[in-house]
Amino acid sequence: MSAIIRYMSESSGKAAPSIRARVRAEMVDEIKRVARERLAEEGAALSLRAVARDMGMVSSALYRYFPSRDDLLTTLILDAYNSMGEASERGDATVRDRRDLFGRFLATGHAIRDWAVERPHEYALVYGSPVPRYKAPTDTIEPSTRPYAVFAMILADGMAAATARGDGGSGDAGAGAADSGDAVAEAAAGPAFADPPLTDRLAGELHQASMGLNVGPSEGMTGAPPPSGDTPMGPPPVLIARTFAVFTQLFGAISFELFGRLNNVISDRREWYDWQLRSMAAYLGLSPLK
Amino acid sequence: MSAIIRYMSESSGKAAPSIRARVRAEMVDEIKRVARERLAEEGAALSLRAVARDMGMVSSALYRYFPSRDDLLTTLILDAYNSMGEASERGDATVRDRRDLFGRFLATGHAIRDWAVERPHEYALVYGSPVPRYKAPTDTIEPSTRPYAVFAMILADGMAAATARGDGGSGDAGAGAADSGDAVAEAAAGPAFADPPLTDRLAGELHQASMGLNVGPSEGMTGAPPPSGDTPMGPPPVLIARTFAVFTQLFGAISFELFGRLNNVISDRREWYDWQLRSMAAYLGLSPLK
DNA sequence: TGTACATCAGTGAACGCGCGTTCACTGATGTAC
DNA sequence: TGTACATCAGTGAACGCGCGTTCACTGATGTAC
Repeated sequence: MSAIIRYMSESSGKAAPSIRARVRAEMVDEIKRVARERLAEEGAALSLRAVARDMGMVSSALYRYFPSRDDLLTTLILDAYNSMGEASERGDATVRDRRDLFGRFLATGHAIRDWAVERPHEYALVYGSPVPRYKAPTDTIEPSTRPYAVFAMILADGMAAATARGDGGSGDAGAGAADSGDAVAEAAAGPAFADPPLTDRLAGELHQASMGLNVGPSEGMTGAPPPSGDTPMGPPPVLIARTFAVFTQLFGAISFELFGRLNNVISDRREWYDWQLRSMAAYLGLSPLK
Repeated sequence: MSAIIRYMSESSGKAAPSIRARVRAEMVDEIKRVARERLAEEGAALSLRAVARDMGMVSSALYRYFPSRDDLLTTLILDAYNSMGEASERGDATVRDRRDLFGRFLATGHAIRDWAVERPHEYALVYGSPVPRYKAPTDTIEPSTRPYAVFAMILADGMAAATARGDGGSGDAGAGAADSGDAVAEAAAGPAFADPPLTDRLAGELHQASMGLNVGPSEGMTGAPPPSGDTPMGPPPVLIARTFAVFTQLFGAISFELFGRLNNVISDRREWYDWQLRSMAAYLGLSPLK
């Protein structure tokens, strides 16, 4: 993939894009569009020749645009991740009142499913069985985390709001919060629910992963200034664990639907997904604004 | 697939299996074994010729055993479902004290994951992206539900025990139970947790699906006789919904692990899965026997 | 118990197909002077 | 503004490959008498 980008920028040069470069870019888009259509027929066994055929070109012509079939596939994967990421971000952004964390969670969750339902084969490409013999380059990792980052941001905003209200909700609202019956801590850590104990190692890795999502509270969430300096503290481990469990559940639900496990079982898939989303929101301690 | 079975039973006749028939059956097993190995290399794009090559045979020889490549694939799928189903059942059966529903839930959950981790490509075959152009015959449906049936049985045993104790826990412990703060109803319906409302249609379909799993309480669970006649009542809709959400989460967790979403994130996958399982158990109102 | 015949497993050649990729080419489009 | 040259997109033939499936065949193994 990076090879293509280099190729393209070389040919377009540093000046304003020439006509040729613009036509070329359109051509690349068209190839990707047709290739995405082919995904429906062939899945990850996408064939260059079939794409060329659909475009009314000879197969060797595609090599002007992509150095190999695998490179085209990588591009599609990268695009899919970014497209899903953007859909998540747009979903979150539709909620006007940024303090409405419950609404944002729901909007983001539905945006991801809507995205997937509209392009099931792209979803399968990135969330289905790994393609045998295909090794995704490492630059697909970061785009793949964009949807998670949106959720992390929503929860970080929740933590920040709780802190601003003096709720606690950071450090001390740890694994014990759910057991303590402390309603105040619950507001940040979720409703009474007995979390299983987390090993230190697991808590550490989850913490590490949540840091990798690179989110602090978004701007303009609270009137209060951000807590001075001590950000490395982060949310309580159990909340991170719940969040990652929710990621699993959310994508599990989409995969169940798109991979056929609801066939002849549930007809209104959106409704069922919505129920699950709301259940996850409750699990995360999010509730509608009063 | 059914074609093969017919073929095989025809050739073996009605008398005691002849030597030829036994050798033939062993040959079929060997082909399937080798084919399962090939799955690792080629995924669902399994090639007959490759299987023959690995067996040191000529490709046309396989047609003595399987009428077509698709038929071999169907056999593998069917075997995978049954094998996973048996693993679930064996997992549940390892728990001596049948009243220990929490232990049975955990054992079954781990049995499914253990099965999948040992044969990731078989798991991908049935729980990964649908194979393009391949239509699974309808006789794969029933075997695919065996793991769900095990969980359903565990919960049915829980309902039966609650009923025998006079806990309620059937009919009236419906959607409102979690909100009511009634600790007795909670024992059957799970801990305090605000379930989202279920539409009638969804509740109906979920109920229908749970009936499809064909489980009543297993024998010898309670001293009390089964409730007279009125079995069609079944568990409260919200408990069914939670159960199906748990199915989604459980297989979602396995898919996340096997399809690479935990790479460079979590190293002790069993531990993380265990945490999630325990969390699901709590969600279903299951707790360790005191 | 021995012979004649039927059944069956496995072979090897062949079919028609689609695939990814390379290569020399032609003609159109852009760039430099 | 017009000409000479360089760049580039797309063609068409060819490469070597692997695939699923069919078919006539050859021996070996089983069955009936």
